[in-house]
Amino acid sequence: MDEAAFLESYDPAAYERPSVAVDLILMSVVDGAPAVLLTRRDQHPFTGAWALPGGFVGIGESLDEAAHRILVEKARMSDAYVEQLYTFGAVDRDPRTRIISVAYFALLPADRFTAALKSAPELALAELTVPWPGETGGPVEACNGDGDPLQLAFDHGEMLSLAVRRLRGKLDYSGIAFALLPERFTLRALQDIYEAILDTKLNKPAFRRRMLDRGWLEATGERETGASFRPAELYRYRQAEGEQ
Amino acid sequence: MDEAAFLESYDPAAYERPSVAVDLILMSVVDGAPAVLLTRRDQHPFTGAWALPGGFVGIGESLDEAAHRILVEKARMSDAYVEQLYTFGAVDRDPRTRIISVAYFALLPADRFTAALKSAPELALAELTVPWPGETGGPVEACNGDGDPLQLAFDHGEMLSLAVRRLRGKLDYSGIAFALLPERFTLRALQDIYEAILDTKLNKPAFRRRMLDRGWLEATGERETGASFRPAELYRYRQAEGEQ
DNA sequence: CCAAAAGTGTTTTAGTTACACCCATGG
DNA sequence: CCATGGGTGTAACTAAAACACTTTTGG
Repeated sequence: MDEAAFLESYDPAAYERPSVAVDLILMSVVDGAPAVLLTRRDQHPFTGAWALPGGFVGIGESLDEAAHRILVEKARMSDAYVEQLYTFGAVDRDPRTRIISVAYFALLPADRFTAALKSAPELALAELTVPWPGETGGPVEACNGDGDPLQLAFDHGEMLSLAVRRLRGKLDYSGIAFALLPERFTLRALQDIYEAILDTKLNKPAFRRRMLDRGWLEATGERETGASFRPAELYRYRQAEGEQ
Repeated sequence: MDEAAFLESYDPAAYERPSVAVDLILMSVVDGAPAVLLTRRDQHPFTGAWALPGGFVGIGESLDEAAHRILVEKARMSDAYVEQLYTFGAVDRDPRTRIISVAYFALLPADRFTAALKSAPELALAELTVPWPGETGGPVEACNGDGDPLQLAFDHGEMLSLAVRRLRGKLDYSGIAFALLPERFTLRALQDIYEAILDTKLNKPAFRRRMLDRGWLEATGERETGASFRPAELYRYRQAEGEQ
C-alpha cells in the first residue's frame, strides 16, 4: 500500500474498484430455536430466494456505521449487539458485478426480534436448523414455519453457517448470550439460550453454578411472575471489564 | 442489496466507491519471541514509520487470492498458512483517500521467515512485545533489535494487536501452532512456540501429555541430531479432519 | 562419570458432571 | 396436598498440574 496508494490518491480512476457492501445476520433465539431475519428477493438475480438484509457502504461512513445504518433502515431497530463476522470476497459471489461484502451479525432478544417483524413487513423469520456437530462443518439451513428449507441467495448460506459457528465458539467465554435476553432474565432462560445454540441438553445444577461462579450475574432480588409454581429469581448481566 | 445493487449494475459510476486493500501480518516465532515483518515507509503519509506489507485488491481476484499474491510479490514467499483476520473500515484510517483494508495473517516457521528477509531487502523483522494479559486489551508493540518500539503507520498497530489476540485464542484448539514449525519438530520446540505466544512458562510433562493425547502428533521415529545430550524424538503434525 | 535435557510415573488438585433431594408456589 | 419447576448439597469422575524420578546422549 505504498506507491500504488499514493498514485491512486491523485488519480482515483486509475483502477477499477469493487463495490463494498454490508450484510447483516440478525439472529435471536425464538421458541427455543435459533432464528434469523431474511428478506425475499423480488428481483434478478436469485428472484424468489431469501437474502440477508444488506446495503452498500457509503464513501463517508465506516463499516460499523454502515452496519448500524442498515440495522435501522432495513430492519427498523437500533441498539443491538453488533459484531463484524467475516468479509466475503469471491469474484463471482454476485453475478451482476464485483461486490465485496462484509458480514456482520447482530443479536437481539426474542421480544424485540419478533416486534421488528411487525414494523418491517418485508422481513421474515427463518428458523435455523444446525447440523451437529456444526462446529466444524455442514451447512446451516434456514427453514420456514413448516420446517421446509429456504433457498438462500448469493453466499448467504455460508454467512449463516459462519455466524452460527462464531456464536457457538464465543458463547462460553463471552457475554454474548446476554444480548439474546431481556435486561432481566431467569437462569432457566439463560440455559435455554445455551441449549438452543449448542443444540444440547445441559445439566441444570452444573450450569447454574458455572454461571454464578463467573461473577457476570447480579441478582435483582425480584422474581418471575405468572408461573403456577415456584417463581424464579431474576438476574441482570453485569458487564465484565475486559469484555468487548 | 436489492434495488441499489440492481441499479448499480447498470450504472457503475453512480456511487463513489472506496478502494479495497489487503494488509498482511506475517508472523513467526523467532528466538523465542513473536515477530512480524514490516516495511519502512519512504513516502507520505507516515514517512519513516513502519507498515505491514499490503496492496490493492484487483477487480478480478478474490480477497484470498489478493492475500496470496501479496505474500508472493511483497514478501517473496508462498505456501504459508494464511487466514483472514478482520476488515478495517474507519473513514479516516488512510489520510489520502478512503481505503478499506482486509487484514490477513500469515504464519511461517522461523527458518523460512528469516530466509525471506534476505531475498526481500525492504522487509525488516520486528519483535512483538505483548502486554500480558494481552487477551483483553493493551496495544502490542513492535520493536527493533534493540528493543525500542517502532512507530507504526495507519491503524497497523491495531491490526497487530488483533492478530496476536487471535493467535492466542486459536492456539489451544486449533493446529495453528504447527504452521510456525518445520515439518518435523520436537515437543520442546512446540512448547517453546506455546510459551512465546502465550508469554508464560508451561509445565513440561503436562504439556507433553496434552499434546500427545490430542492425537494430532505422529512420531517419526527419527531423532534430533547435533545435541550434546539425549536427542529428542521428532514429531510430525497429522492434520485433524475437522480442521480449517 | 558428569552435565544436560529427554521422557515417564505418581500424587495432588481443581473443575465439572451426575444424582438426589428440598423449597416455594398455584390450584 | 399435589404437581411443577426452582434451587442446593454431596459424591463421583475426569483432566490438568506439580513433583520426583529415570533415561540417554556427548564429552
